[in-house]
Amino acid sequence: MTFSITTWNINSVRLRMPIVEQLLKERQPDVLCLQETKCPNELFPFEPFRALGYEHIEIHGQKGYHGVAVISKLPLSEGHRRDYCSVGDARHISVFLSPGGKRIRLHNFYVPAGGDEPDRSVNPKFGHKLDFVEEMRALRADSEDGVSSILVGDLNIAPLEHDVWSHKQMLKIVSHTPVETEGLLAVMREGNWLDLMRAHVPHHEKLYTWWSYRAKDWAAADRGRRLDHIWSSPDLGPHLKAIEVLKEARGWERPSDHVPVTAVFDF
DNA sequence: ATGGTCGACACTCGA
Repeated sequence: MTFSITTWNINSVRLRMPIVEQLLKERQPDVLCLQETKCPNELFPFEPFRALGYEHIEIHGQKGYHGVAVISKLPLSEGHRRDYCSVGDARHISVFLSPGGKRIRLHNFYVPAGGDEPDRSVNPKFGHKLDFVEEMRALRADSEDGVSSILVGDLNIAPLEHDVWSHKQMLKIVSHTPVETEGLLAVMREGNWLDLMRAHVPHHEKLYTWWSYRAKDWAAADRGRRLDHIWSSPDLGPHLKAIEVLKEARGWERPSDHVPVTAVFDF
């Protein structure tokens, strides 16, 4: 069977329901993982998802900020939420699912952006981001026998040289500083995670998932960053059939500044 | 070199 999973930082799920429905109708991923839903749990728009055949939904939201959700055509079980850094933010949710009989633990993350100043002594938000990534190091892709893992989300770090429009000009910009990129690569290495987007797209090719709202013309400037990621345990690598970054979604009506990223597997 | 744009919620914060 084919199994597809999409991750998208939606920057307010309620405001953006029209384009979320557009994505689901056009692409029909089996699972959609959202970040920055900015929606309290009691106000989450369950009905439009159910109407499109997405009957299995696990959410972790809060008022005003952050928030993550897993929306699925396939049954979900064993939902967990971890409060990274113990600050009460809704930035992680994990579920279990079995596409085609394959047992998979799925993690959906929204890593803190980290503010503007890349120095934890003057910017506590940057320290929080580093602490969050440090805590992610404990997460192993192959911790349980017979269970594969997928990790998706807005990790707010562009780890590789060609994950940003200008490596040199970005070295002191939060999201591409060495302490962040090395930290994220350590999470990947120590947890035995495979970067599926880069398994599919050569490292020398530019690859972005986010374009700032502040650019006059985001497409002409094309100063993007790869902040959104799909990782898996190594055993799923040979099953990966495609990666799609839906760049056109950045030009949709009232867009998010992030675009959907989809991985397609054959199990 | 600097300021530029969003969204939530209630005027400022986080991104």
